[in-house]
Amino acid sequence: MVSGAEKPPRAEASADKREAILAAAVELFAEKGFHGTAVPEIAEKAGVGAGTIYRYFESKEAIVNALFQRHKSALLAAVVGDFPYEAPTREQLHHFVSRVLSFARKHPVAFKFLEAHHHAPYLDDKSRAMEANVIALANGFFEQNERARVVKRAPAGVLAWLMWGAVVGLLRAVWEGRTELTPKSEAAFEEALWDAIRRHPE
Amino acid sequence: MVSGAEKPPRAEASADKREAILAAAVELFAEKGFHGTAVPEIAEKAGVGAGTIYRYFESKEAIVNALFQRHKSALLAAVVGDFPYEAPTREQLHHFVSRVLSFARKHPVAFKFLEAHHHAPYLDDKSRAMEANVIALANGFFEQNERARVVKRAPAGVLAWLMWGAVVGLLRAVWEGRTELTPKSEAAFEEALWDAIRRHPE
Amino acid sequence: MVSGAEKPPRAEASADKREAILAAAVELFAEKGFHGTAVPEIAEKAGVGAGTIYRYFESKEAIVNALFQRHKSALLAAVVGDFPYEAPTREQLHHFVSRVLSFARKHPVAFKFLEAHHHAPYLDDKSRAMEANVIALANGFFEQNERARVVKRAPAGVLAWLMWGAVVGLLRAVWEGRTELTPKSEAAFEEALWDAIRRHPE
Amino acid sequence: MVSGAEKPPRAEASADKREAILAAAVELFAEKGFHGTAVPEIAEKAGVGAGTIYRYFESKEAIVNALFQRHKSALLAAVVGDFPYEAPTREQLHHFVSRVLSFARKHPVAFKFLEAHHHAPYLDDKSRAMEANVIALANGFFEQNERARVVKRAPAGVLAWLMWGAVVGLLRAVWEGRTELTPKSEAAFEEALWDAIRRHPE
DNA sequence: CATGAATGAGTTTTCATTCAT
DNA sequence: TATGAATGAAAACTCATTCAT
Repeated sequence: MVSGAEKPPRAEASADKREAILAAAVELFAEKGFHGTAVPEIAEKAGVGAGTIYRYFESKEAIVNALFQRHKSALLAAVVGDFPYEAPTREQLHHFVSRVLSFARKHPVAFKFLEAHHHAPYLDDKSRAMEANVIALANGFFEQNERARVVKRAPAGVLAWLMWGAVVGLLRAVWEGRTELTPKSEAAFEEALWDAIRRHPE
Repeated sequence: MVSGAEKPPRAEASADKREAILAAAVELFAEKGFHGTAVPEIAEKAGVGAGTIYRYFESKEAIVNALFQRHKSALLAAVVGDFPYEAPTREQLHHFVSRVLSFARKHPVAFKFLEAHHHAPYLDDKSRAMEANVIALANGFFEQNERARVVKRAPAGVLAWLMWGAVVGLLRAVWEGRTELTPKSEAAFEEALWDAIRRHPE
Repeated sequence: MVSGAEKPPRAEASADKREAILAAAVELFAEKGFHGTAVPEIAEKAGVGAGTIYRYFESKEAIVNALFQRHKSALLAAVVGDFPYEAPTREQLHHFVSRVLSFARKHPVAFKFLEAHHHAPYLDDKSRAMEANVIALANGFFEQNERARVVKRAPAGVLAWLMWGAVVGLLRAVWEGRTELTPKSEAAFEEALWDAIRRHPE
Repeated sequence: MVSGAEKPPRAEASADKREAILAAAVELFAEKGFHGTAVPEIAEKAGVGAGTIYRYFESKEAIVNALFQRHKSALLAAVVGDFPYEAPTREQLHHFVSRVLSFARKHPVAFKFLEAHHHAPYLDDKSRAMEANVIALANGFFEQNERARVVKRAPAGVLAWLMWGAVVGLLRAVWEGRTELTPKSEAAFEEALWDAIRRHPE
């Protein structure tokens, strides 16, 4: 962009505040859950007044949903962006795994937040729709590759969920300090996953 | 009744109430989380007075912990009970997967509860210790089979967490109605998991 | 008394329970106050069921009042019983002081209880009337002795309240471990009190 | 207003509320005791919302302690302030008695509160320390004057406690409407007290 | 008679949200 | 626009009292 900062300074300060609130909120939501986090707590961590939060968000629920949508689409973008549609399946898997793990490494709080809140009753329709989108994508990947006889034939979704679950399971273990995520273990993980989904020669 | 009652009737009624409270609590905790569930809500669902809860449990936290310990050990028992230690690894995997899935089918709320609360700050030392136990078990399984050159060589825990994550991922998908759990899909899932962990011939 | 124990044994056991409840209650009321004491707490200390208390007393308030009346009249009896009406005033004072202190030594909890509850809103009319009676007595003593020009002339009640307050103050200090009650200090106290009330020669 | 306001208006309003809460609380605590007073009751009397109380005080106990410390030090200041250390003992007694009675006349609720709560289990260390300070003072007064052969020789504390008890006893009687506190009765009381403690010529 | 389990009203305390400044 | 003091509704928990056994 050529422009830069033509926006009135107020608007910038304003955006800063909104960001501060969101940043404080993900951290707290990820750590203590939605109901376990008090709004004034978010305000304090964000360095703003409690009332200020309500100038930027209608309610506590609005914050969760804003966060969910933002980070879900960021995650999606990280995975889908420059996805090597033309590359061999193995490479596509590599892309997927390494992008997700990289995202989780760079934004652990965001990832934790997404995992902890992925099916919460306070998510609104838009958030729910985004959740569905990601899944549709993964399923598309498998359906396509199944037809190409590269991955196993399996009832709809089974392999996709296995894969996604495996990734989340590994990350959880890492966060809880139960294992480490080295290049070596990442490679081993990816290889195992590849064996899980690919069609093996008879 | 002529006899038959092994316990004094008081004790039975009392146990019934305790059970009713626990049953109501798992459901609510699984659905809405710990902080999202109010004690009077539990009481109403259990069909007892709000004060009654505190005759059976010291606090709300005591309920979560009682539930965690109870269901964690039930799950452990379901998996470990008559584990075919002498059978081939492939069969052991079958035992593991089918037992976990069977447990999850029979006690979906319990399983969901365990998953949602597995690392919560309000769990006490005993609960935490039980969590650790299960993990130690799974790792033992892999270490042993790795040495036997049946499963892949991989940094500690990676395969175990992949496997557990895959199972949880699949179940989550089922609960959210995103896929079904038929014998067919279960078999496919198991086979994929086997491919993931076994050492493939060159 | 000739009779002895013709009452049915049930009645005796019954009386025992009533006594146990009252004994437990004074202690707790003296230590933690009326509102600070829970009825089930009294029951446990008395070794009876919580419900049993309500077979003997209509309510928690009924217990306080029963206690107040019982111990107030016991204290009154201790002081008034064989009061040396004909003896010199100095000796009467000695009787008064030594009887009160002796009562407080033998029944410290009862005395504390009386002091702590002497003007509480949950006392009923009968209890209040008893409070008044004791005071009337003390005033009578002073009025009579004042006329005899043995004690000072002072507006109604002043000397009586000084005396009673002094006794209570001393006892409080003793209970709180701030001073000791030896024969020596008792004698000194009594002498000081005598100097306080007696009419000194010009 | 042109100026004059030393504090920002917010701070003033805030202080007002804190004061209102404290004022409501002393009255209720003095009348009905700590456990007999509900927090919302304090709030209503103070004209604030129930939740507001917790913006100013951590807990109900914090209120009692704030009150105890405030009024205890006020009482102490009233007695110790410009104490005539060089004056004859008789005059010192006059100072003490008239200051205490004057304080009690001006702040009857505060005095009642102090008397009713002077040894309560919910008082914190600071409150307890203040209680001890006052006593040390009184004892110092007597020890010094005893050595000067002006007051009687008596075991430690006896005269101090007699004196303090007498004052409290008199005041209680006044509050309960059992006697009046006229200049005449005050003088008589003081004279009697003087006779009680002074060393009489043989 | 005696019990103690059961309870709902009441306790202290927290918190999402509002609003005067 | 930003604040944070204020609040009442609701949370967790306690307790005087009842009542089935």
